[in-house]
Amino acid sequence: MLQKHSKQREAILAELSARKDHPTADDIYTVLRKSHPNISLGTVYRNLSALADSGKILRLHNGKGSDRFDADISQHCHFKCTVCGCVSDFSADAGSVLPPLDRECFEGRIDGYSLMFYGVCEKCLQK
Amino acid sequence: MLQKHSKQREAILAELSARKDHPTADDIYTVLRKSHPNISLGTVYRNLSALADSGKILRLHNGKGSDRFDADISQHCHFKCTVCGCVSDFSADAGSVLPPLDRECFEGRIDGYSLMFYGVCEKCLQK
DNA sequence: ATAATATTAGTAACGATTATCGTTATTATT
DNA sequence: AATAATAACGATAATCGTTACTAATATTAT
Repeated sequence: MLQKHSKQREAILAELSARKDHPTADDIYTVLRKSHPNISLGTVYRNLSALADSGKILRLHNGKGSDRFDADISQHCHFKCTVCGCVSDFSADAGSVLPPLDRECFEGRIDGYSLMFYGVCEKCLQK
Repeated sequence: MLQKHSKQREAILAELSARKDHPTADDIYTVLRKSHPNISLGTVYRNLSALADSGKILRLHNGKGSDRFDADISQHCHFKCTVCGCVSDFSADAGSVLPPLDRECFEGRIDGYSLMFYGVCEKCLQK
């Protein structure tokens, strides 16, 4: 995986890094088709998966609906609006939300976590 | 939704309530076919979804792979083993893991959260 | 340049879930 | 208890997000 450079992967990572809205593979595909008319949706999926597997980006499992991706690989929390479906960073950093776990109470090995808040975003509340 | 009683829904809820392993829709379908040979997979999906929508059970989005369901509707955390894929309750209760949020720092409305830990379970560590 | 092969575009296939549709079961009404 | 209204069913087709396949292309090493 990721043994040779490719213009497509470079463009995918650049696009993801440039935005903060946690786009889906299809979101990125739609944008990149303007600059790369022949790019394939499969290429976008393949590269996003490879980048996530190698730890260069983060994959956000998003319940029902497509996975979303995040170029910010620091452990942080997300918020999903149950009305419009948008996913945003949760302003509080992970450390302040999640205190150190008491590892004594669990026998396995914890490598990480996914913390997603659900609710209604400011925009949808105003409507 | 859920306007009339049905034997199938009763059996689905009973089966889910009787176990603690967070089964998938297909897991439940496989078991129930023994006692209800004509039950349809669609019926299991439809009822689990309806029960989750009405708040009687919990749906656990499980990244890649099928959704899982939980008859314990209290807010609690889960642990997923990245080796065998099992999903178990996390022994620490939610309150001790997640402190009260500072609501001042967020403009929207938070209705709940989903907290899933990832790692390797005790059994898989021993192998 | 040449060779080796990772990556691509295009498309088919896949798994999980939902929708459709004619039939059956449940509930309310007579 | 029979009848009517309709929710829920079983069977299956359709959908959606994603992955797998294949021949062609691009990248890297020789």
